[in-house]
Amino acid sequence: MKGPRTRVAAAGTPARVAPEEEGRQPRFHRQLPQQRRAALIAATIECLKRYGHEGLSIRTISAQAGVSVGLINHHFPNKDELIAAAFRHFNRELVDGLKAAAGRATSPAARLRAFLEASFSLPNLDADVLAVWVVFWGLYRHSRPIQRAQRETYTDYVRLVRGLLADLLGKAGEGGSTRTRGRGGVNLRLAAIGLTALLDGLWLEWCLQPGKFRPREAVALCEAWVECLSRRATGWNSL
Amino acid sequence: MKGPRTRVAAAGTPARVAPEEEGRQPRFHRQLPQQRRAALIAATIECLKRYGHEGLSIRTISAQAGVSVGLINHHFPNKDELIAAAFRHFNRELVDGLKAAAGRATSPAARLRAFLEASFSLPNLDADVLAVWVVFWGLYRHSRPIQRAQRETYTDYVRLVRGLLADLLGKAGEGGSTRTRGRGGVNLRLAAIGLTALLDGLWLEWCLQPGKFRPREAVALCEAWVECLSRRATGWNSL
DNA sequence: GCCACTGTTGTACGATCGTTCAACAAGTGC
DNA sequence: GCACTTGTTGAACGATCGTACAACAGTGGC
Repeated sequence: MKGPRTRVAAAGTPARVAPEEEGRQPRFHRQLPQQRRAALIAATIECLKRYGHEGLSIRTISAQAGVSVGLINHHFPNKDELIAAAFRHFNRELVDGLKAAAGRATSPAARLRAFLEASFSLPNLDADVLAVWVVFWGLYRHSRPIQRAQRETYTDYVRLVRGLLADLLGKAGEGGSTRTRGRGGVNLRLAAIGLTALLDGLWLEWCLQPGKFRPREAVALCEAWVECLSRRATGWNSL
Repeated sequence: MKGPRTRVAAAGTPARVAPEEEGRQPRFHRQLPQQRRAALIAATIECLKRYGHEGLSIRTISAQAGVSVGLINHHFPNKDELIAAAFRHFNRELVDGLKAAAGRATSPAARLRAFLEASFSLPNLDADVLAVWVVFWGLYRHSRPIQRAQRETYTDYVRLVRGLLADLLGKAGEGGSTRTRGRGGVNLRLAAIGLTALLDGLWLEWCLQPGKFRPREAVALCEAWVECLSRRATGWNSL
């Protein structure tokens, strides 16, 4: 975009370290691009937790990571791509953590319970974490890379929830059509949508007003919802 | 903050309108502060819809409102207060609209249905509107005025939902204690929290992935939830 | 027709933004 | 020890940000 500029002589190197100092240490450590990228992503998320949307500046992030301002554009083409990478990483951590929690349990009911308890406990329920999500969502509509990352991991998330519900409701309709119904005619697709919404809504609500209810109550609400699903089915077919 | 500056002569008035033009119209119209403030708030929300968080600049908003950059600081002490005022107005419009929709129905069941249908139809379900909410939520943690506005109107919103549920579940526990329970021992406080969460979650979900389900299905999910509440109560007392 | 009032304008300012790029230096291979 | 690669630095740039304020101008009262 910009034409080449001839840098004027740097006005003399301002003796950063006294030359007679014998035990001088290196001014920086080189790192593999992969490691440095991970560190910059971690710094981005940390800045989001601390300062919200205003923490998303090159100077704030580079200071948090302990590097100079120019390094970010060496590892990422621009700021938006760094943010999108942080968003993708944040998504991945969440989904993988929930998957792992559910995977440690044995029965379908225990898996769902473990999934819910992981959702409503640290590190996910932290108000800082939810603040990070909200800032990302605010960027969603005007950032193509963020939209891409969201779509990818959201699909995984839906698949996870649907799998848990399908096992619990006694139906192996995980990868099936959108018309699959569990025992009693429950629409599995709508059940997953509803559970996801209830869970996300409670998540958000707890963040905005942490004193209004307790995480255990949120888990109980979600389980009550699922229990309702497994018992009744009338009224679902009119959609 | 800044010391007084002596403005240099404005380099000659650059003949804005040709003096010989007889039919010249006024260069601006004065308005009452109350009207101008409302216009600036509307412009702020419109900018949020169009440009997201990046639309929240003095220059963008003043251009949208058709005024100069200096006018905003004449009617609002600073930018944050303008944004908080817009947030308060946005909240008020939503709650009042839902209240009005519910108020037009007669029976408790019809009131809840009207409330849900108003929630999942225009103007509330518009993706632009939800994008505005998300940006506001992103600012929530670091803006005291926004926190204040949120707390005020959120209380109203919870009161509305609780009133609807209390009527429907046959319990007059609107203003009562937090332990009030409807017919069958349903915890009214938790019921309201759950319905609010489900509704907000579906709202958010529909915005992020509009194609995944239809507004009518969202209404049906919420009604199924309430119907569950009115039928069963076991498992709620263990909290 | 003139005055006082005040809503409104638009330039200016200092701060900060994302990005560029020439220079520097930490490692690596020999 | 010396060339070489390349991760890293940090000053500079132009753009844009929120705010301040002196000048301007429309409005209503007389």
